Amino acid sequence: MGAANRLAELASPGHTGKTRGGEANIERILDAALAVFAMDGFAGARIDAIAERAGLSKPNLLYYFRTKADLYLAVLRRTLDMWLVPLAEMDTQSDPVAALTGYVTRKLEYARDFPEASRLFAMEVMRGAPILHTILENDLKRLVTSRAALLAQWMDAGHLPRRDPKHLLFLIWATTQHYADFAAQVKALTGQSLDDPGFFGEARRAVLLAVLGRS
Amino acid sequence: MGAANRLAELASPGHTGKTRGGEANIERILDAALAVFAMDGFAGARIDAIAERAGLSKPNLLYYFRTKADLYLAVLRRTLDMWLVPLAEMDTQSDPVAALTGYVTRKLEYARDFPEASRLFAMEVMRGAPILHTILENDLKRLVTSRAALLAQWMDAGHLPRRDPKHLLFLIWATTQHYADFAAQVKALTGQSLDDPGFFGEARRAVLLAVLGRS
DNA sequence: GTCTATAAGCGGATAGAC
DNA sequence: GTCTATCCGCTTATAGAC
Repeated sequence: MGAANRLAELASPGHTGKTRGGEANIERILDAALAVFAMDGFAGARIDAIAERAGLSKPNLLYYFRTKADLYLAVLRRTLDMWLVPLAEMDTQSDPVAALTGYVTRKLEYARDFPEASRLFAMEVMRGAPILHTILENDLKRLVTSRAALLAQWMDAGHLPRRDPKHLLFLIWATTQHYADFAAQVKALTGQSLDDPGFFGEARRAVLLAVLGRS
Repeated sequence: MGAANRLAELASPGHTGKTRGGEANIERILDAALAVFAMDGFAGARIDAIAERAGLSKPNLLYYFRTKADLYLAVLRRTLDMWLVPLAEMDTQSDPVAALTGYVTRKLEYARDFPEASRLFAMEVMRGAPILHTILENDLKRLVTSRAALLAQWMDAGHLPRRDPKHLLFLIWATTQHYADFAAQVKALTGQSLDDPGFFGEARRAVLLAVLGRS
């Protein structure tokens, strides 16, 4: 996973990064920024709000990240790193049903545990992915192509219902991330969320039925 | 559909609405506003950009909609009106497979023809639906409950694979709207979009396989 | 109804003390 | 490294002529 690793290093473009307290601050700033950017988008996010949430002053935040755009970029990179892990790790050795079951389960756990990361990523893509489009076209595309080939093999062997593998991946992403991105709607309609174990199980079974063609 | 109709009237809160040219302007403003809000979000949208796209000056736009928030509200209402139509119209008389096939197809056509409306709606929900949450909890919830009951009947009769009807609806929304909301990612990975008839067919078949359990 | 000019305020970024 | 105070551009919204 070239992109993910390549992106991880430059958390703090503005300084040497040698201090202890500074590194802890950077983590808190990135956490705060994720929450605010995911809620209000890049334009709507206020540096004051991020700084307050991170427990420092606005000029002090700007000491670590010179501009709002720098901060947004850092958050996006850190998020993408994490976001691509499940697909990269999808078990290619074990049997198809177990591998896909594990992948769907992992994706739902991510949607439950990191809904803000999901929404940040969604907002970036909905804007036309101005920052991420190169990574999507190169690294993610390579990964998807290899996984699609694997899925096609499994379909040939009769382990999965035959369908276009790319669209199967889109279906898994769309359905699992829906519970994070549209959590407000899901909550309004059902009163529940993935935090309820029973609801998590319902969602998991529904997605797996669609993916595997059977429970 | 109480909500949808109830929302339609107050396109132009600021004035009498008697003039001919004025009504045409309002339509052009709403079209322009949809495009800009869907791309940049509420905070990122610039009134200048909307006015220019609509072909009039910024103060003139503000003659029709007193504030940016009024304009956003009007666009959202008009969009929701349209957005709920397919579910409301899902044919309850014809046989289950035909009704669901028609619904999926219609939703995909909407995703193809009105991707900006899909993204505007998605952004509002991702923000926690501050404007729409009452409508989601009341009108949409009623509609969903009735449709879920219908789907449960069809499952009881053996026409559809048994699964939680609510999650089946979420799956249909998530998968179809994915091709609009994540169009940039789909394009980066496949080079295609729903505008390509072949790709539209692939997507449709993939979704229908998941919904019906067979092609 | 439509415009030009302008007011008013917000928010990103900087200066400089500690 | 962290703060207070402040600058300055940008954007919404208004005033008022046509």
